[in-house]
Amino acid sequence: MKDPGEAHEAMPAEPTQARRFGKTRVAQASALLEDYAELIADLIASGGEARPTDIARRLGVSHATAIKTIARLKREGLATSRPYRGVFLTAAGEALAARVKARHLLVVALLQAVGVPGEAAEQDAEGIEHHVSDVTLAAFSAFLKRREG
Amino acid sequence: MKDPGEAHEAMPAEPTQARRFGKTRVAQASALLEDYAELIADLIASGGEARPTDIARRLGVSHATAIKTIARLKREGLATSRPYRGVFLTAAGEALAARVKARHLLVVALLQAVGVPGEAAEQDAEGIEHHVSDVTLAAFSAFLKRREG
DNA sequence: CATCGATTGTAGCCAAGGCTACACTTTGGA
DNA sequence: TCCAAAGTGTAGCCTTGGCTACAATCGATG
Ligand SMILES: [Mn+2]
Ligand SMILES: [Mn+2]
Ligand SMILES: [Mn+2]
Ligand SMILES: [Mn+2]
Repeated sequence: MKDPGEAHEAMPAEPTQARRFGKTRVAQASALLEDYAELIADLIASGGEARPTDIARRLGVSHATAIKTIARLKREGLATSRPYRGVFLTAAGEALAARVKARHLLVVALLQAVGVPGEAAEQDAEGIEHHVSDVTLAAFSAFLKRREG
Repeated sequence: MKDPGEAHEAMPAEPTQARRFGKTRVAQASALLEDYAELIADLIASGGEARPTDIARRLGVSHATAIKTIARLKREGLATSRPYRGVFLTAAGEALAARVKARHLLVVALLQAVGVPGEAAEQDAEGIEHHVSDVTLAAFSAFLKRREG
């Protein structure tokens, strides 16, 4: 009588499905912050600084939009910035960026491993990555290890 | 001298990356409509009708939210409804629902095929599906065919 | 056939994430 | 040195997608 999870068909599907959709909504809410963190880390690593205009250009949005999102990053404790200086990541922001970058790479690798062509893999990974849970990520990693070495 | 896509490193990364992020934003914009269409088709198939309250319950949102999104579905020509009657899909809505359902199933199958446990596959697929392009979907299909039969 | 509970619809609020327009710094080149 | 272009910031607008509160309708049951 254990395992209330998978077993019988009798339980109403509603609560399970509602929970899934809810988690998807939550995941979506952090997607943009994740991309910003990853991108800011990237810009700093490659050029020493992350300027609002560079961020905006890379994301394909207006600089006003970028600045507003940077304000949200600051509100959430992920970044710091002072007027007319660049944007910097807090420790939390750097941790997020590192996690997100690793995940991004793994998702692209997994897609390519199952036969998705390069540019499609890069394109789709940009959205997919934000919905890959730790459990799924671990499975991806195991799959790649198993088949590549 | 062909293939301006992948080759050398020299081109600026900006426009490519901006295009990717832009496409991801576009994909995200249709995600909710896709889920509604799939769910409405499901409710009609299983119970004969799709009522706003049922839709809301399955999605885990308030009925007011569901009704507002149903209004958007109607605006976009995907559904019809008259006061106090259920919601119905137009031909376009049904086509979308069918496409989305097939894609959902394929994404779940692919995830499980690479070793993602059942519930994680179902959970993550709910978000991932909206970012899987036709090219990627074809690759998933080919991968599954190759390894299962 | 009246009424009460469930369903449906409406109004108004909020935050996120886009945008344009305009104002203010910064900074490099003449 | 100074001044114009580039970058930065602010204001105000829009849509989407959440919510609660309240009003209206429907329908089952006494
Ligand atoms: Mn991304
Ligand atoms: Mn990414
Ligand atoms: Mn979905
Ligand atoms: Mn789905």
